[in-house]
Amino acid sequence: MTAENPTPRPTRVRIAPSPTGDPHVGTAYIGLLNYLFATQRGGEFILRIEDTDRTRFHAGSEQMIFDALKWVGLTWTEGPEVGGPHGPYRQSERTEIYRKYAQILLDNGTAYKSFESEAELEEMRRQQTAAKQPPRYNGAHRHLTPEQISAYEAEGRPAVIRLKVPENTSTTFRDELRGDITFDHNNVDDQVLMKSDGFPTYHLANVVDDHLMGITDVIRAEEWISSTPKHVLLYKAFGWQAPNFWHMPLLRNIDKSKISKRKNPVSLNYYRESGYLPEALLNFLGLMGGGMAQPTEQEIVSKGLNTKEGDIFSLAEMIEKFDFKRISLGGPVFDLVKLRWLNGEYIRKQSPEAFYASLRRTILSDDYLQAVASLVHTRLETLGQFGDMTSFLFSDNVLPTDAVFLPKKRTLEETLAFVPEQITALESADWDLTSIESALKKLGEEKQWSVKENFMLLRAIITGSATSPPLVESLVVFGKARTLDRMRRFLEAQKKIRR
RNA sequence: GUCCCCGUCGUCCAGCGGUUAGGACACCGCCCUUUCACGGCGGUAACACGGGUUCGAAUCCCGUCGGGGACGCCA
Repeated sequence: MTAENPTPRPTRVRIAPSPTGDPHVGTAYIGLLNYLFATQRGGEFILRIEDTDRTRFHAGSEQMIFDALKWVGLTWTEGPEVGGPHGPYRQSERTEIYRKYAQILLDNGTAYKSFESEAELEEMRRQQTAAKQPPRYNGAHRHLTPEQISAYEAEGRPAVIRLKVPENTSTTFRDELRGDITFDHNNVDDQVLMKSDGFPTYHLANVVDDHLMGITDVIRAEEWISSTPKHVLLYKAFGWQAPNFWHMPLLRNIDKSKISKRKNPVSLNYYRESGYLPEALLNFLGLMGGGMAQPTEQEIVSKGLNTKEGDIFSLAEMIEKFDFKRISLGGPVFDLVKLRWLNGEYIRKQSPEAFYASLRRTILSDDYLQAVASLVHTRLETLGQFGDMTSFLFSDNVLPTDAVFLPKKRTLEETLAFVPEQITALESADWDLTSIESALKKLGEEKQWSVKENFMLLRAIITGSATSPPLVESLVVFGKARTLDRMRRFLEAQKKIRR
C-alpha cells in the first residue's frame, strides 16, 4: 500500500493556487519549495490554477498570482499563458476530463452517486456535533439500488459523486519527511468528488491532474495530510502510481495558529507595496523550516563571514544548498520583526543607484506620485505644502490620538468594535471608488453609524489626522493591502496601549 | 468530540548518545557618534514533564501534557 517508486521518472512538481483573492504568502512559500525541488533535480515546475469553486472565484486574482510569483522571482515552465504539453492548466477548462474519470470510478464501483441536499447534510452534521460525534457523512446513499437511483434522477434531484471508502481497513502512505502515516478508514469520509454543479472537488481534480500531468512529487502544506488517504485511495481506484508526498510545515501567526490575514499581513501585494524587496522575502521564506544548512565554524572563519550571514542567502544559493531532508517539522512563526531586519540588510547592501531604483519602482514610482499629486492638486497653495498633505501616503507608522479618531458620541469600546467591521467590509470590496464607498455606507447603515462618524474614523486611522485629501480617493491610491494593514495595526496598537 | 502531525532561548534555526547546549532576530548594557540608524563588544534567555534503554541522554523507546491541523457540494 505504501507508495513505491520503481521506475524513476523525470521530476515534475507543481503549485496549484486557487484564485480566490489576493496572492497569499503561503503560495510563495510552497512555490519556492517546489521551485527549489524541481530546479535541484533538473525537473519541471508547473503552475496550475485550481478554480473549481465558482462561489469563491475572484476575477482579478489569477493575474495577481502570476504577477506576485514573478515578483518574488519564481518562474515556471508550464502553466496558463505559458502553455505546455499537458494543458489546459486551468481546472475550469478541464471539466470534461473530470467527468470522464468520475464515470470510470462509478463504473468500477469505487464511487457512487449521492442525492442528499446540502441542507440535509448540514442537519446531519449538526446532530452529530451535538451528540459529540465526529461530523461525517453517514453513508445513507452508499448502497442505493439502480432502481432507487433512477427514481431520484427521475425526480430531478441533483446528485454528487462520492468516493466509496472501503470499510474495515486502513490506508498507509509514506510522507517523505515523516515516514509512514496510517489512517483507519473509519476516520476517512466518503468525500464528494463531483459537485452537483458539475465541477470536481479539489480531491478528484488534483489526483486526475497530477497523474495526467506526470507529477512525481507533491510538495504541499501540512494541512493536506488528513486528506491524503483519500487521494491515495483515488490513485488506487484508477490503478495509477501515486506521487511522493512531502508535507511542509504550516507558516504560523505569532500565536502559533495557521497564518491568517486576521493576525498577519498575508497578501504578497502588501509586501510588494510597502517596500519589501523580493529577494529579502524569498530569503526569509527560505529560512522558514530550516532547509538551509548553517555555515560551519570553519566556513565562517575561512570566508570571513559575519555570523549573521548564515541567515542571508540568494535564490541561487538555495538551489545549491537547500536540503529537503533537513526541514524541521515544527510550524515556523512568520516573524515580521525578523523579516524587516532581513529586508534592511538587503537595502543596506544595495548600491546607491540600486536603492534609488527600488524607491522609484515602488513608493516613488511615477504612477504612484501622479496618483498622489492628483489628490492634492487643487488643495495646495505652494508646492512646498505637498509633503504636509500627503505624508501619510509615504509613511509606515501612522497612529491617531484618541482625540482625533474617537467620534464625539461614541465610546472607545464601540469604536474599537466597529473597526473590525470596517475591515471585513473593505476586505470583500473591489478596490475602486464606488465599491469602497458603497461597502462602507452599507456597513454604516447596518450598524447605525452615520456617514460622518464612519468616514472620519477611517480617515483618522489611515491619515492620522482629521484633515486630509478625499478619503476614498486616498484609499484607492494607498492600495487595499496597505489600507487593511494600517487598520489592523491601529487595532493592535490600541490593544497594547489599553493593556 | 474523533483522527493526524508536531514539541531546543520570546521568535527562526544548529545539535542527530559524551558540547561550558551554538548562531541569528528581538531585548538589555557598553563603545563609536552633533542626533538617529549602521557597526563593534558584552549580557539575559531554551532542551515541556514522567518513566524507561544505556556507563552516559536534548538526541533512542513509551506515556502524560501542551501546541497545531483536518473533520465542507472550500482549496
